[in-house]
Amino acid sequence: MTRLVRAFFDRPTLEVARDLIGVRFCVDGVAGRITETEAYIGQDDPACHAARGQTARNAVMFGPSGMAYVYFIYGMYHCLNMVTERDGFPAAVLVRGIKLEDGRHLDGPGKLCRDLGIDKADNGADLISGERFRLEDDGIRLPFIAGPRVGISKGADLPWRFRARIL
DNA sequence: ACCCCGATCGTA
DNA sequence: ACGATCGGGGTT
Repeated sequence: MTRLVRAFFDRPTLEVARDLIGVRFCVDGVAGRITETEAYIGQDDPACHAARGQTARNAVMFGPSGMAYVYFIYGMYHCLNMVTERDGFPAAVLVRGIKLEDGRHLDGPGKLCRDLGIDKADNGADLISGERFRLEDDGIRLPFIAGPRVGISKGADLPWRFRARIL
């Protein structure tokens, strides 16, 4: 069981989003496997929060890869992203689904953060060398399918959502 | 100071 | 199909 290194995230976002499917993810010891992701890639992606430049909210996306970008949405939910690509290029992978080892399936980015206790206090946390979050590669790869991203109006034609075929 | 709307979710 | 709920960011 080897922990992911920063080079894993310092790559093209679509590659990272696909390779994250099946990866083991632990939050304060609660372990599961990532089942669904979406890619948000740079200022040319109209659905990316960075599309209109850097702000206080999206600043983490502009920084080094391997960090958690957590934002508050719809007045009641948080969403967890993992920052990708080189320092200075704003991109990230949204985590949309996790299958926990106890059998529960956390389906949806808002529910997932609510049930794992992830909120704005986790924005900027290091996923590579931090204590609270661990990402581990145990060699298991799940087959996945690509499709359009959920809940966006602009950029809805791009097949940048990936989800495991079988949980 | 004001207004709009969003990478969602539960209920109808 | 729709309402809840509120912070961020653009506009006046």
